[in-house]
Amino acid sequence: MPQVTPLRQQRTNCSDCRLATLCLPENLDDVAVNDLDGIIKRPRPLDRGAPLFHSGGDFRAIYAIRTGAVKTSRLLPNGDEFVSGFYLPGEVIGLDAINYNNHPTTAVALETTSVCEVPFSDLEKLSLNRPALQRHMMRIMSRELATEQTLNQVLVHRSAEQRLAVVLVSLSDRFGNRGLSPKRFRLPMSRHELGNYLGLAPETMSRIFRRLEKQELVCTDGRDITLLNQTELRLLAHGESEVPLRSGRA
Amino acid sequence: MPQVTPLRQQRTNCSDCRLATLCLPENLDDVAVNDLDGIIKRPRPLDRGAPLFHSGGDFRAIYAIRTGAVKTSRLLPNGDEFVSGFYLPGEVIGLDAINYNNHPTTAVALETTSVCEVPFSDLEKLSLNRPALQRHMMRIMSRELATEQTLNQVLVHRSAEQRLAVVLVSLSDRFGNRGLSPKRFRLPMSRHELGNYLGLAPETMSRIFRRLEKQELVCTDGRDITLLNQTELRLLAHGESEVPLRSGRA
DNA sequence: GCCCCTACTTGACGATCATCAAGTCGCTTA
DNA sequence: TAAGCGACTTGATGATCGTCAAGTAGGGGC
Repeated sequence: MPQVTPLRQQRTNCSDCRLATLCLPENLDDVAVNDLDGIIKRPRPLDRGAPLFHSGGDFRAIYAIRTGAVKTSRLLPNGDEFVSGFYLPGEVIGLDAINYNNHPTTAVALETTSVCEVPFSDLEKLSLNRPALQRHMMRIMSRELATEQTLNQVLVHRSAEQRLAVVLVSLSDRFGNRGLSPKRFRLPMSRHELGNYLGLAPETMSRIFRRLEKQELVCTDGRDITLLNQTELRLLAHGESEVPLRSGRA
Repeated sequence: MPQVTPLRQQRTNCSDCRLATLCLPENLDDVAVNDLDGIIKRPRPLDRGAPLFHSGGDFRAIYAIRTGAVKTSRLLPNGDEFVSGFYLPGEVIGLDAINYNNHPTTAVALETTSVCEVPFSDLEKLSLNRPALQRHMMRIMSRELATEQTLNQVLVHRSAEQRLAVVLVSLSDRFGNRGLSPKRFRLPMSRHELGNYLGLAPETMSRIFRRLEKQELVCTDGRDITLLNQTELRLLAHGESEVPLRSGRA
């Protein structure tokens, strides 16, 4: 049930939040929602480029994006950066830090971004007596895991063109689920960051974008993207178009 | 505290299992271990090639490997197979099925394999009153998530040689943690399967193996592997050797 | 012991994509 | 408005790795 309140309006609690269906469990009763609401902090918005947490930093909380966008990345000793993910409103980050009690990645706001901070120890206590909440945590993590595995296979087995198609479709779906247009959207990240995420050089990104334009699948204006032929783009992304896979026989 | 009982001896309960430190939480009291033991089923061993569960099949339980080895893979409509993981004793599979209530992957025994089957609904009930168990589940999933992300980056940003080095080091560590030799071990999977997992053609696998042999890093005899220079192999795997990364500047 | 089938190996060739180099565009700052 | 800087584009070139083809070796069944 999406509500009509505009995205930018400040949320003060979970029960009003239009993103609740994305980040809250379905069967959570009002009392539980209030309890959850009680432990959540809502820090002031982060500016573009501001870090949410640093690689190696202590794990204290997980974060749900409310507005904006976040990228996570690992920094190698030699200075190379590896972008590991992009996160949109309603998505949760920091789950990969639970085991070792510190963050494997650095999270940085790609634009002005507000988040809900959920202290993990509080969340653990709260979920002890609440099956719905415990189950929800497991589900979120399970879904992340499956997504990550799928991504792995996409990146390893598919061509540059198909990789790009996959992220474009993914972003389209995610924007669509958030009540925004699945056909026209603005990329929150640079070509460089997107390429890094996909394991492609920025030059290749540029060429692939234009190749997709020539096929009349998408239309680009800088970071503004219009999907012209979603059906065909999805076929390409799922490796079912006439274009062969990168290692189809493998 | 590893015990001296041989691996092949049938385990009848968790408290005796030498793998307990791998798949059980640290702080679980004896009563809880007994409760857990009570819900676990121990089906008769799977033959090589036998499926543990099928892609698309209902999710009922997660599985801890006791002996043997398992590979998970996805099957595309066109018949292509994508290997997503290899699992050794003490490792848990099926966690990626929690969210959608069915298995995204097919799991198949690579050799004679025995598992502990943990019905998930029972596990959920049990963990409700047991913080240690609930936390343990989260940790396992969190670790999986972090591992999967790291793997992603390895596969996307590194050369064939480095990819192979990464799995060899990973297997070495995992065998080592299980009380086996980290220097000499037998691969449970074929070159074809390993290559598929790494996104490399079998022919490339063959060539890379011999390149590593020429560098005197490893020595191979079919599936039998000996690591001759672990230090250098690890440097190669972590991208810190003199060999440049595949997209180092990205 | 022999055969066959599969796994693996080896070589030749070509496609994809990274790299290097030199641009253009657009946005910010003065 | 102009300057300057970073993001993006475009082209040329080459390395890596996939593909095709033809082999060899090893293991299970008879």
